[in-house]
Amino acid sequence: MANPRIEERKLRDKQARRAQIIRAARRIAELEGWPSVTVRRLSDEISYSQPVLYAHFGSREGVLAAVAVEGFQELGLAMEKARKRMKRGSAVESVATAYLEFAASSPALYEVMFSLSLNVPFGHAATPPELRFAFSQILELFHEQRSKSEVTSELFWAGLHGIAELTRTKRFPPSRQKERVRVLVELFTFPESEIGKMEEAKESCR
Amino acid sequence: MANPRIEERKLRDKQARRAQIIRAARRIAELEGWPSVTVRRLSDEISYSQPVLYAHFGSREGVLAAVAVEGFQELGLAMEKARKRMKRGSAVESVATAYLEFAASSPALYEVMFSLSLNVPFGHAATPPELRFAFSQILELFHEQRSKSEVTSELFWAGLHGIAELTRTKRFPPSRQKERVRVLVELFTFPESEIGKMEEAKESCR
DNA sequence: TACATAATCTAGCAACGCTAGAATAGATGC
DNA sequence: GCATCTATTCTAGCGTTGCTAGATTATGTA
Repeated sequence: MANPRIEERKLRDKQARRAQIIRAARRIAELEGWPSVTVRRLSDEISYSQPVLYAHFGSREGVLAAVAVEGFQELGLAMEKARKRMKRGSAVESVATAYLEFAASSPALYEVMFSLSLNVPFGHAATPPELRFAFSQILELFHEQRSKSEVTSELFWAGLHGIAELTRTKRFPPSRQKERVRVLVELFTFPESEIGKMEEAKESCR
Repeated sequence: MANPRIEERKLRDKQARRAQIIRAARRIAELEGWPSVTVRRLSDEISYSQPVLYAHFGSREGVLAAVAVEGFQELGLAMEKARKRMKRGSAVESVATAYLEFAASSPALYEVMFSLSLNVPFGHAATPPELRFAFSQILELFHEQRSKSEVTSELFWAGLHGIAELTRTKRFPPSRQKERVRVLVELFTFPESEIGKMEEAKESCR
């Protein structure tokens, strides 16, 4: 019980199997949908019996939650990359495109990220850091803004999420997607400059 | 087999039972969540055996779909009412508020309206008219607009849906909801009206 | 080698969606 | 009023699900 090498190996094995389960769940979900992701199917995939899964995740929903957290991590990274690539100007557009590309390329993953409702509010301490990291990438976009940046970020996120969801559930035809992004980006970048101009105009009037 | 009165009565009974099932599903869903809406539970509620449910809706999902369609009808009516109440000016705000109020007051209903992905695209002929009616209320808002009104409507819907979903799944704190609506409405009315005001200001300058 | 602990499996429970075939109720013809 | 035929409804059960208690095996320790 006191050999550290053995303990480390066990931990590695455990994490490897955990990752294997998550990978299998994602693959099956993308190919056949979440209802096909059953505990029996997953145990078959990893060649272990069902109780092993419960030892790792506690429940089927625990597996989905783990997949969702992984999804937020990846989405956050994708947005960070997009934001940093475009230093100035069209960072908003770059992030918007990255977000919607993520949602479109992994629809099942995106679905599970929002289908499970959080048991705790977003701001809560128990909220996984991966979620906060993802949202922080949007916050960063509107950081240096005169008006309340938090509400603007929330609305931008809501717009992206709405587009992603309504596209995924076939309410929006995929054809006009580029135009949607263009107009959305305009909405969230115009106000800055245009309001400025307008106020200038008023000033010059007096 | 040829008595019309009897046939009519049977039809009425059928529709009444159908409505009863939908009502029970909605009530259980709002109180305990959709997983609690089981076929056995619903048959208990209407005091019939399970096969009767399948005669009406074909499957459990058929029940949910019927509830969803009813939801779209109600949402459409709520938006129409809000839009017509405000003839001029803040129709956008009125509709936005009505939309989010609907989503907040019947979260389970709103959930099922978008959790079932359509088997056919939105524009398709087989799309229930209730869905088109609801969206037409948003289209109407931006009907007389210089730029492409369809994309604007889609984005407005996406914004509302995003806010509704992120609030429902506890990503957004409910506290700032009023401010969110205010900024959203500004985003979608500014271009129109403010440009107008700006031109007025210029006029009065001379 | 003997023991103790940790890891894993077998087997099964209750509940689920769904359906075939039996049983009942209801309308029609005489 | 009775028989018949159809439509409606129920009983009973199949296969699958998430999940778990208790038996079983593997693994590290002395």
